Amino acid sequence: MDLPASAFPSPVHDHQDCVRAALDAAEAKCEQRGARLTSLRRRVLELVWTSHEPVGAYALLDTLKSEGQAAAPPTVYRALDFLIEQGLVHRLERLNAFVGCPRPEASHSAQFLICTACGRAAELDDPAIGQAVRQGAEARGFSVGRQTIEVEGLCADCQGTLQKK
Amino acid sequence: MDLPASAFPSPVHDHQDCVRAALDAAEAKCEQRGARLTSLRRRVLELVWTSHEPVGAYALLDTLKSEGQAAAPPTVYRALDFLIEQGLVHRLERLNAFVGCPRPEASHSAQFLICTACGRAAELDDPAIGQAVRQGAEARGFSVGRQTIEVEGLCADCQGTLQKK
DNA sequence: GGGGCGATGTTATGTTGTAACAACCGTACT
DNA sequence: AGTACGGTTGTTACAACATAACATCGCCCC
Ligand SMILES: [Zn+2]
Ligand SMILES: [Zn+2]
Ligand SMILES: [Zn+2]
Ligand SMILES: [Zn+2]
Repeated sequence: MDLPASAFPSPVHDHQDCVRAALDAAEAKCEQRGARLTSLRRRVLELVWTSHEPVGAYALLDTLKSEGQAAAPPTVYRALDFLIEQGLVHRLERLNAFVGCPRPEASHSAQFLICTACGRAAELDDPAIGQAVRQGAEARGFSVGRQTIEVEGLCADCQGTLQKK
Repeated sequence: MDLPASAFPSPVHDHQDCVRAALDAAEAKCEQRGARLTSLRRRVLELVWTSHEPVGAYALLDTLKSEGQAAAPPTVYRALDFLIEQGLVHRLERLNAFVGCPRPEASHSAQFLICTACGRAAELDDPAIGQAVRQGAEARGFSVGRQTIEVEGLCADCQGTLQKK
């Protein structure tokens, strides 16, 4: 049996690949769905992918403004709404922040691991978890819709770092 | 084998019992922990228990003010912080709202069912869910801390109501 | 060219949460 | 009694997050 890889990317991975892959996948998915990935929306998606740390709407806004883009809160929130609608971005409720979806192809009820040390968030797409939730809820007569699952803790890299101290 | 009861109280239950039980349990737990359940904190807890619908901090604030209590946002947030600290109240991240804990005796990583029809939230304390999350996360090298699990859907009562239409 | 429509710009405002400091209040020690 | 202390509450100001409402733009179609 294989150990699942860490949900977090290596600290030294080629992040430009992440960004390229995300933008390519976004283009493809929008094309397929007949949605318009305008240059503003594309740019916001790219900014969300600046790192694997969830980013707040106003941080995106500041960046856009610093680039000379005319921007106000609705500018950013509308772009984010679109990206979330298309499944390209997820919102982290605990953080009021947004993170790019690494697997926008497949629709999923995302679960997130949030490292309190490095601030990164990783998506955990574990059917067993969704299943356990569904089972527990339905056993009590509750009809399950959207699930919000966000787990704080320490990623493998940060555990190592802290141990060495 | 028994079917677990619905996590939601019956629409016709004696809610005053809920409130009394919650306040009694709070007194006991604070006593035991050496924490001071002041009259303000007690009143805020009682207000949180006004119904099984999560309530926003500013709604609590308005009520306090309408009762002649000197109150500003910190008044409410400090009381809520205390109550959460003592495990008497939980915060629902998706709603930015607060709900009383029905079982403050036992510490637990709470999971919530939120009915989008009636607005009520119920606590689901299913060890299998926490276990599944822990397992999925740890298999990927993530050390689990606090879990946030909030499930939107329809409670049994509201499913019935909607079907009859 | 004009009408329709989705995207974006703009202004204003609503909602949620916190920082910082002052005042108060019980308790314990003198 | 006086007084020093720590925890609670009052008060003011502000920060952070989000949306309503309406104007404008640009494109496609007729
Ligand atoms: Zn990356
Ligand atoms: Zn980390
Ligand atoms: Zn009740
Ligand atoms: Zn319901």
